[in-house]
Amino acid sequence: MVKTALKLPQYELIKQYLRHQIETGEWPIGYRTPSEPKLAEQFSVSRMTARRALQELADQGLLSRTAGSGTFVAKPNLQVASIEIIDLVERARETGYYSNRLLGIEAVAPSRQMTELMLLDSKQPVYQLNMLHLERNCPLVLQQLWVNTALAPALPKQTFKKVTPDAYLDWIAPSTRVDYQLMAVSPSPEQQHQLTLTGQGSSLCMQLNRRCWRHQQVLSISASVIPAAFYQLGHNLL
Amino acid sequence: MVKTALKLPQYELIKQYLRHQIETGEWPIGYRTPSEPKLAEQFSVSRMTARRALQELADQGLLSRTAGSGTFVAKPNLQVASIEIIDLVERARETGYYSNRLLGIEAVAPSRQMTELMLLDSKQPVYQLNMLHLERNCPLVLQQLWVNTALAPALPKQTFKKVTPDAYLDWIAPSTRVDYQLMAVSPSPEQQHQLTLTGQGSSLCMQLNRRCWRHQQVLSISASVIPAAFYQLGHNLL
DNA sequence: CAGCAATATCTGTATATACATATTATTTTT
DNA sequence: AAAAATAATATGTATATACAGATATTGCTG
Repeated sequence: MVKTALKLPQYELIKQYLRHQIETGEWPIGYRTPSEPKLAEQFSVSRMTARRALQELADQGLLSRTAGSGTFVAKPNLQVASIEIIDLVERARETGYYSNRLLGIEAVAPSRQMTELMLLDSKQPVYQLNMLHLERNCPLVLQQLWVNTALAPALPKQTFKKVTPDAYLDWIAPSTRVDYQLMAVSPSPEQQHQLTLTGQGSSLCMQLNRRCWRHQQVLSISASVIPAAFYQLGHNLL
Repeated sequence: MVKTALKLPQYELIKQYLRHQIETGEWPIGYRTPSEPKLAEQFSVSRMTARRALQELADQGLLSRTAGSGTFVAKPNLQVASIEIIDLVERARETGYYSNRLLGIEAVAPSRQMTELMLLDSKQPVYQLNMLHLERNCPLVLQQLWVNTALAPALPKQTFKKVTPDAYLDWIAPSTRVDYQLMAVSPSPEQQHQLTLTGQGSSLCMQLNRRCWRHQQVLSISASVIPAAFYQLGHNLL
């Protein structure tokens, strides 16, 4: 079966035209585009079809519209950063050389700071979990994880030999939003020992903090310490 | 003037209802929502109005729709990471204690790697610019910048005393997209000298690489080395 | 019971229309 | 000339309708 040139809907054709005018600079930033009725006449379509093209590009941030005034080419205002957070653990699991060591898991009373971070109102306990992830028996990530007991009550029943805590949580309660924070740190002596880091130059780590949300609630907080040599946020650049 | 409770459009009310069903877990992932005609009947609106509610939530990733089959509660598939890249230089400029030193600017032939990164087809030169940004006369960021000469021909005419290169580029050609890459590095002896870093523990830096796009073209590539103490990606977490 | 055809359902595209409301331009009035 | 009323224009919301195309279900047939 040969895939023939597919017929695009009319609103897509209009979108292409609008995008072209913007990307070539024919319509500079602030330029007032044709109005819905005029676009409709130009392309011999109804106003609602022309409207759809304008609306979708506006939703996408390319245009900006104000009732009564018109539609204008928007300044690409807040830079839409594309960042890819590489999940080292997930990548290692795919290669098949992954293993881990559960260093500890217990239900504890959260610190005041943790109570604020996780938006816990009562004196509800949290699961605190320490785990070392390895690739080819080489320490890769030292992770500290706090989990909302209300959202994952059965967490301590898991062994995490085959499924990581993150994968388990993603299974029972997928995140709807994630906040990240990243910084360079010098690991503590204990962390250096757990990561079997020796000496000077190698003691350079990244710490990746992560907060996973499930709608209005905080599901988990994670702090991962990773030897800098392993970590790179994004790739192929420089 | 007292702001009275504003009257929401009907499609917004339907969206609220749908969101509520999803967020409370009443409708689990994979649940089939009422169809457009049924929703329309439930809320006594036309099909097009009910459709708008479903469509907008689908655009937002909350629902997933397939023609002929129906509308389903989507798994919050690819985690939408919210990361804030703090512009240290911009922040310093706002405080008023900002200054900089232009270490060099010249038009050079790009390396093969740079040609690939910037998608340059010909042997067109690029502007290469080295700059040290300071706050209260204290080295903050050591930036190396490559700029597409075709998109900013007048760049070398600038002095950058009042306007940084980044601000100038944003002025003449705002980016439509930005890629970031972040890693922990140990600065070279030369970089340590330029950042006036002394001794052991302080020689811990973050390197933030950035590629700015203007539609299909690459506008600039930037590599900034920042003492780790100054940098934190995001805040308020841990 | 398996395979196929007919049918019902659902989303996707498109039009024509109506009215509301915000903004801008024009005209009239003071 | 300044201020106020008016008109024209633009987007926002909503409905009713029509048909196309994709998918699932039902019923029929061998």
